[in-house]
Amino acid sequence: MDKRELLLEAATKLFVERGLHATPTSAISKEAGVSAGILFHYFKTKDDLIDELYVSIKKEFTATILNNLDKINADLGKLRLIWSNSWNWGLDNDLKFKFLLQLDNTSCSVRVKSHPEIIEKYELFNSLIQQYINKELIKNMDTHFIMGTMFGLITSMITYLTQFPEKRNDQVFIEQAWEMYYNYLKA
Amino acid sequence: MDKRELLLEAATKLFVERGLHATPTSAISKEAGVSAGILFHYFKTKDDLIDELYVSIKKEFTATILNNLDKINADLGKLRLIWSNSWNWGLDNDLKFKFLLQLDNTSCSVRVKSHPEIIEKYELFNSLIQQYINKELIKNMDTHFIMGTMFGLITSMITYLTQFPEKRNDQVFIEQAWEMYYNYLKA
DNA sequence: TTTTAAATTGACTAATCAGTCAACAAATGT
DNA sequence: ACATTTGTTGACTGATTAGTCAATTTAAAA
Repeated sequence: MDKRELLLEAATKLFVERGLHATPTSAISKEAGVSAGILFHYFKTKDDLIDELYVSIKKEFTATILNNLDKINADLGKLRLIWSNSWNWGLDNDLKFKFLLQLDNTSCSVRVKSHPEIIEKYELFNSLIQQYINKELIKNMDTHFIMGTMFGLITSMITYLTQFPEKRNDQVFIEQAWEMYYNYLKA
Repeated sequence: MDKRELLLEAATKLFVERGLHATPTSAISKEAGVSAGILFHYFKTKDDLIDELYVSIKKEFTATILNNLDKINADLGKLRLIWSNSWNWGLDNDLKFKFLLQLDNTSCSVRVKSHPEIIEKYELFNSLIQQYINKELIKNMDTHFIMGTMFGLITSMITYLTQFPEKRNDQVFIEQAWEMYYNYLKA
């Protein structure tokens, strides 16, 4: 079993449950079932672990939301797939999602919020939005505003569905949520 | 000068800059210019200080967003005032807003996320949304979903305007943002 | 097999933390 | 004036923390 991976998993769980600084490295290694010292073999410092965890999860998320996008032709269908990919990942990866939320709303401790690979996906997504604006499928607003509020909407939807999980299979609800979402974006 | 207030202000600043657990009580009292011991005279524990700070700021916010609501008759005007009150408060109270964000996205350390006075305002706001739904000014969806996503949208708008402050005085931008916001909500 | 390198352990340390407390100061009441 | 409460201090403590390191095991290479 890969102890590095065990440590990252344990860290995710404890960081979400107790918070970053309330989680001693000793608790992480204990939860992972490994010795205290090995953590510093794989990660130079605790902050390094946090950074690497953040980047790896963010990469997983940004990769996931573009999943199967090529299998759909219709522009609106693609937009909807990104939308559903996003909140589905959030619900299927509760701990990871909460960890991202926690770090994104913290100024401390994360030096690497702009890892090159993340920036790259970000730019890609940005240009995608621009294309939609050019096609007049999305309102002509600053793409940064569009992107930020798009994910703000998705984030609150995930938070809501975490609280009311039964709604996830409510087709009427999902359809209405999508309707509202696209009403927000459309030109 | 009220030392209790000095402590709360210093705590807000340091919590936002460094994070909750990375801020020792000694740093708070130092920043406030008071002795280390006095913190525990006004607050039983560090967690108590955090809780009281959270509740007081949340109360300030919930009170502010309903400001001047009685001075407007039109339903849509009221909705828009709540909208602008919200993001204006967020921009005018940067540290406090970021502190709320940080705590709302943390599972740890806050036992009092449901203070009676906050719940009360929350219920009030909930019934307001229900009224708007009944008047068919807002789409007929679960009020919790509406409320959550409304503030998700406002939060991301504040985050955006913090990054691009010049847009705050851009009338065209604000008008378009409102348009999108109401397109999202309307029946 | 032998040698070398990498992984793993857990006891250890220096630093830091939340919270205490005895002493003193300021304000308040009588 | 005196007594009593309340506010304030900062040195102190027991507990906890991130990170180290010498020793041991495991794996790989020769």
